[in-house]
Amino acid sequence: MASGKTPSSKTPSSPRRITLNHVAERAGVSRSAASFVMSGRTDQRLSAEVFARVRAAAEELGYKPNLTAKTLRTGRSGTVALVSDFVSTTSFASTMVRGALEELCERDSLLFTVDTHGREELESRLLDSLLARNIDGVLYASMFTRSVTVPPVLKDTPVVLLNCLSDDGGGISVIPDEASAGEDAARLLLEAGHVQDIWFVGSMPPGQVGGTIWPPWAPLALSERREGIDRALKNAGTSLAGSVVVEDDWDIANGRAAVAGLLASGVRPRALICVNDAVAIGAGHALRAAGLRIPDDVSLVSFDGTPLAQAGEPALTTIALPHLEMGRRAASLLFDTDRTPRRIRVPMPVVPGGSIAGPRTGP
Amino acid sequence: MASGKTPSSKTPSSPRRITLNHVAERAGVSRSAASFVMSGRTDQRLSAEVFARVRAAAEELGYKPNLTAKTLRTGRSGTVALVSDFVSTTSFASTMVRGALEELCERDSLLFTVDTHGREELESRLLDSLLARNIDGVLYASMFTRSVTVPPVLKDTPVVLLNCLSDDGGGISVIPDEASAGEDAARLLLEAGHVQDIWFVGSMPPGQVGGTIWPPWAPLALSERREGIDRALKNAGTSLAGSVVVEDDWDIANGRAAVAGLLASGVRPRALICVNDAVAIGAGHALRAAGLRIPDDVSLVSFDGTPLAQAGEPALTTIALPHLEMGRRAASLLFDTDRTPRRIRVPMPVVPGGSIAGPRTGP
DNA sequence: AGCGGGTGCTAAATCGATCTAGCATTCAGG
DNA sequence: CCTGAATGCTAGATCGATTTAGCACCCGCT
Repeated sequence: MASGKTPSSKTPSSPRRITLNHVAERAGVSRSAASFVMSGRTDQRLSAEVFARVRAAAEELGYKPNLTAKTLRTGRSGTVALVSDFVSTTSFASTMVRGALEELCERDSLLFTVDTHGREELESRLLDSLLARNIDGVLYASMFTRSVTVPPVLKDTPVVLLNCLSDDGGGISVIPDEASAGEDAARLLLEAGHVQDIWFVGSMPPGQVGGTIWPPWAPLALSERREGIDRALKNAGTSLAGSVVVEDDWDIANGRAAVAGLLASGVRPRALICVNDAVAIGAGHALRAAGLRIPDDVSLVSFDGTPLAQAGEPALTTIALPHLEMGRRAASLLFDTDRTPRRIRVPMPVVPGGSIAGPRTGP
Repeated sequence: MASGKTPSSKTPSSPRRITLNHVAERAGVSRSAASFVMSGRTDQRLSAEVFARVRAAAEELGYKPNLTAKTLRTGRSGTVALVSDFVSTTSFASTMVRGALEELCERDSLLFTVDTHGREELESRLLDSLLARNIDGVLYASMFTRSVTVPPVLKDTPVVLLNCLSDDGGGISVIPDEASAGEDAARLLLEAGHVQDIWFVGSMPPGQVGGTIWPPWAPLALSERREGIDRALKNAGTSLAGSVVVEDDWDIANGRAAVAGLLASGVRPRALICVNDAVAIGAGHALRAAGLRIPDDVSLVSFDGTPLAQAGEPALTTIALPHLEMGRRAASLLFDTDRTPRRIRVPMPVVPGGSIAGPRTGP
């Protein structure tokens, strides 16, 4: 008998770590029996007494199974990888990770996180490394909603596309419901009483709008948001007064410049639908600089639901990207035995702010 | 001979996956020899010819070593875990992850990411799961800089504390250099000409300032930032005009409320040092509401360097948390053979904004 | 010829689990 | 009393690598 009963006071004779052999020996049974008990296999006809003895021995010795050995034997590792081109670039990426983690936690799986920086040779190296470790599945994620090529090396591994679509049209994808979000944005303005002088801020530069070459960022989000906006306005018997191009990146400075340009051209909008929060913040700066008040003179609504939306006064009304839920759904789908290709659209919730009011009656 | 030379056209007889046995067989050598070649062991006296033959065989068969088997044999897995209480809550957490990933990538290690939500029983379960997979080390991270208890189960595993300190005073920690950041913040104001009417926004409620019970969030950041501020001002022969308590959480609303209260009490500050960007944004709202302009009437400087700092007009001058570099350093230290306890302080860079100007000469 | 020493390679144990095949034993039925 | 089935457990192969110990050969030297 060991001198103490606490698991920490192990006998001095313990060589390194407690293995199944030690448990079996202590319980006076074969390793096979011990294995059956520990993995809870009831199909193996073991007496209740053996069950109890093995359980007790494992408990007393503080047995922790070596999952590496188990993986080698079974081929399943209980791990999953999130392979993405971002991790840090966008602040809500981590929300997606957290959603995935929550779901994986319930399935006793661990998550590898890798960042490919969009470099193919790095991605290839990392995937080899992951597959060599017998990962059970891959969440293939993108920073912005876009079309991607799933590496062929993953053909024998369960994959869920997170925030992206496969360019071959296959695969299981989890993406935000951008079109509905567009409708919601438009509807918020319509319900507030806006009918005309509604502008969209965040179009592509003219040369790229109709072309096949999209910039690598956010083409789907843009086109689908626009689609929803246009549909909702059309159903209400109206349409956008026009749209404003935002150059390069959808950030604060470019949003400000775009709207400043619009105002300088003499246009007097009553409402702006901004392609994202950063552009909306920039738009707010431009409006204020022109002496216009939000929402009294101009209403603002935007997309993404970032912390940035809370920074202004008033806070922006924004349609949030459902990153937490997307991560959760994607992780959950990884374990779905049904592998038929499909696209899961996750609803984007409205985050109320104070940036929408009815149009002023006066000129 | 295989019909094709491309690795993708494997012979139809291939059972499942290419193992070292297949390579050895094809090269006409023993498995041992093949292993020596593949792991590049030059101490094993193998002819150049065998080397070449094994290399060629591996290449032709498209051999990918099974790392699970290697881990089982060697006890080292080439993986590391980031165990934290956050992952999503703060947007810059992912920046820390990215820093770690960059460093790990160069060392051919993969990263597990787990989120304990601060729950001990969950942490314990996750650590067991990780250790059972033979992880080589742990980055033990916290959302806010604070003191933590490293779980005893990690005593035989290399650990680096990321953004936290061990309550037993031991361990290797990587933390922001908050005191220097505090000095920098004060110096920026001093250099702009401010001497008096400098206020600090973000003190603890009175009952907690001197007590031993700190709130779980950011005590270290606060006290050290204050320390640096006070030192720099003292060196310049001056001191804070006073400090303002921010209740509960350091967010925009509470920052606004705190500064609104200060202004309502009749105080007319010339400069505010805010404990973080969110509070500074809130402070900006309160100032503007009182008809004060930034930076003409009141200068603002804050800490953290979040995207929020760019949201206002003018952008905030802020001292940034060096999360990327911290992640990188921590990962790098995990591989350091020198395990003597120490604290690495990573400098916090100044992010210039437009929120600081000289004090107005008039009243 | 015999012997020490270097060279080039292999056999077999090992890591720690899973899992198939099969050995004893008991029991029911004829 | 003998047979066949059910019961309870174990031996040993297996996953795919690493690594120790040692075999066989050749060389030079006395």
